[in-house]
Amino acid sequence: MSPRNSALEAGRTRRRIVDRGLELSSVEGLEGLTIGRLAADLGMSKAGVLGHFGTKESLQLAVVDAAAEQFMHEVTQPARGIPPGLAHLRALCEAWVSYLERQVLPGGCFFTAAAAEFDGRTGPVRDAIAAMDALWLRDLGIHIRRAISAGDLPPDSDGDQLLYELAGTMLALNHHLQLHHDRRASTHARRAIQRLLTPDPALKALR
Amino acid sequence: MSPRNSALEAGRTRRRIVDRGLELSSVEGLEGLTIGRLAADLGMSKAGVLGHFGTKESLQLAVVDAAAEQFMHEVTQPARGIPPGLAHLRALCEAWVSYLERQVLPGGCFFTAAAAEFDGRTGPVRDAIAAMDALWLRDLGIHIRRAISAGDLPPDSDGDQLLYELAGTMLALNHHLQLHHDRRASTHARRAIQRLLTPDPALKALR
DNA sequence: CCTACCGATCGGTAGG
DNA sequence: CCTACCGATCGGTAGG
Repeated sequence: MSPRNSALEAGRTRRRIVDRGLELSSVEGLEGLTIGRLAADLGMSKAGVLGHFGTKESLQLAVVDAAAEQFMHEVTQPARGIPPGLAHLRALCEAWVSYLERQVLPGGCFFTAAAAEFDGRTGPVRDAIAAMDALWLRDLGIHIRRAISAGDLPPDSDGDQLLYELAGTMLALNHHLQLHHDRRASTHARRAIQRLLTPDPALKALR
Repeated sequence: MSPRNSALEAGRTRRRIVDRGLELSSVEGLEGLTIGRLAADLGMSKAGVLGHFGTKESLQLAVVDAAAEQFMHEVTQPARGIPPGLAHLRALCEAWVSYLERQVLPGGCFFTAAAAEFDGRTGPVRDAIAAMDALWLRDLGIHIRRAISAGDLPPDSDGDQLLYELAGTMLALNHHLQLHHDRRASTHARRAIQRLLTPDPALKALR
């Protein structure tokens, strides 16, 4: 069972390694994740783990990919059916809050942690993290502009400003949940989102 | 000059170690900071560095203290002369933005990075980071409530909510500056603060 | 504050 | 996917 696995078995083992690596690195960091501990945790040898990736950096890149996949599945999937505009944007934000609230990963948001860990470095891992973060922000920005042009938000709204403040809301949620175990944080996050994503009532009256 | 220093010289060396350790750890992380690299960077031996602290954990705690001292000096000092209430609160926030904007530490905000790195761990270092963060939030909360009770902000303002959103604004500023080198971020931060710390004009008219 | 160590663990390789 | 290694570096100690 151990040596000479089929390609299918090897693929499954690779997934097990990456999935567990994602969980561990959300707690210990992506650099703090070591091949030895990951192998011990999975009941494998170090060489058995490393054989699937070649280098630690390649393993880290696989973990970043898996994190992006999980995040997209958890946050964009629940909003799939909802029509574009403000309703869709609200659904994305609610799924985002829920994702952090349910602590899908033991260490909270992988990208928040990885961004803080790698933002001062250079190389492919830092680039991959920054690219994924930028991709999600871009995606969110599209939904914001769609909500504005649909008339769901005031036409003079600053989309970039709104995007910035939504991102801050989620960073604060992760921070308060992980560092202070403050469960009121999700209430604060939902209130902030509610305020950011409610059309100005004064402008509404003008229509 | 190297061996047999006076107590005064030893104190100076200790400060040099901690100051450089603070700079390095803002980039490499507080765990990623190693005694060997710190020593090499300072032109000292590992034993020479470690002799001042005994253990790495003790060095880390000294760095956390130095970070708190620097933060307090940079952010609360500029607001010293300004009377309590909204003006003082605004001065604190502006100093906070400026502190991150000027990149006083090469890796950005030490506490944001350290919080993300240690929030999943246990022990004295994690506790010290959480305590310093909580102390600053408490301090900021006092100024917020003071501004509310002084009538500078609407009497029905939710102080905790305001505190949460100010914290998110700063976390987002650090994130965008460090990960995306996005210099528009400080404009977004100042706009968010401006909006959060402006008395509701509708309520103002009622007075 | 230095030299000279210590055992443990790091990422990675050879060979099966 | 395993055993058995490799050199480098980790935190830390002894002794001066």
